[in-house]
Amino acid sequence: MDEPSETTVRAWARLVKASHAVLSAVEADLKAAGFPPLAWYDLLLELERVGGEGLRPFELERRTLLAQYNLSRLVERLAQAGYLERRPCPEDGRGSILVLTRAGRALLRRMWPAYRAAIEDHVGRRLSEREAEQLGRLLGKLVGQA
Amino acid sequence: MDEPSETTVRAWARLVKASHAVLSAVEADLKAAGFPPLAWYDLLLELERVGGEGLRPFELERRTLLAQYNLSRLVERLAQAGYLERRPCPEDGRGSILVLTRAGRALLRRMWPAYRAAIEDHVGRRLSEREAEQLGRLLGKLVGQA
DNA sequence: TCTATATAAATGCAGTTGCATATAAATTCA
DNA sequence: TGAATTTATATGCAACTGCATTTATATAGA
Repeated sequence: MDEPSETTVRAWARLVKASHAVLSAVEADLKAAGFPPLAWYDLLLELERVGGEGLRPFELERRTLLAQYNLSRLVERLAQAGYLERRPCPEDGRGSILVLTRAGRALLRRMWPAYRAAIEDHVGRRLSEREAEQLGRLLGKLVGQA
Repeated sequence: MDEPSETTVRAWARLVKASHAVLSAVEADLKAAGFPPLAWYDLLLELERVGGEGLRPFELERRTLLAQYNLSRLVERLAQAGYLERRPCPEDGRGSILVLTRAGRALLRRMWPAYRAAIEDHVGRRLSEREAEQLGRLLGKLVGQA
């Protein structure tokens, strides 16, 4: 079966439009506040979540959905900017271990107020609590999350 | 008020992940079938919707949410590929009128089966009819529709 | 009418992405 | 063990994007 219903097509069309609109709006707010792009935050946040032990690039790749080459270069820029450190990996000579630096943690802390304001402005403000819950659940189904 | 609820933040996070995942998957399917990117389809579809009278670039800009320079270059590529025609605009010497060509219409027709299969595969298959309807409605609220 | 401003579209340049491939270490298996 | 394969990461190059600015025309105001 490869015939989406009218309803499915509309949901798809709105997913394209709405995600584009909301993402750009949040990106724009962050930039206007003088901060780096969302992708930087996302990657650093994953590193923060695992604490001091750090993560391998290929693990980050899965978590962030970034393409391998894309991640490789983002990591390069973040390391360049001093927000993360690349340590050699003792168990695997090919890889490295990425660890958040103090500056990286500080960036996350400084960005969050602007970021959360943008989220509230472009998402929270437009949905009731119940709707936000539904939206999260439905989007989760699209990527196989419960 | 700029404090999003936990629920809002989760909805946001899933919007980022799910839209990225689903968009890339659909793009990948189209490319695998030998077709140009989604953006080409979207733009040509807008032209088809208005029929023979065509659209001005600035009108397309609003409909597609593309940035001005971005649209300008996409139009250039599409004209280059023969999918649309740029006619001078009699009412406004600065602008042009973009009209779908026969080849453009043919591309839309050839792409649609692959496109709709991808939509069904990555969206329709994962949601009930009722859920798809809800998702469309909720996403619509994010961009001020309905 | 003539100048100032606003709007439509294009473009040079720098930064980013995608693709293909390279490099290098790990793993498999004959 | 050693050659073949797989996995982890990086990179050259071409295409694409964003930003700032340019070009051209239209509109507004003195």
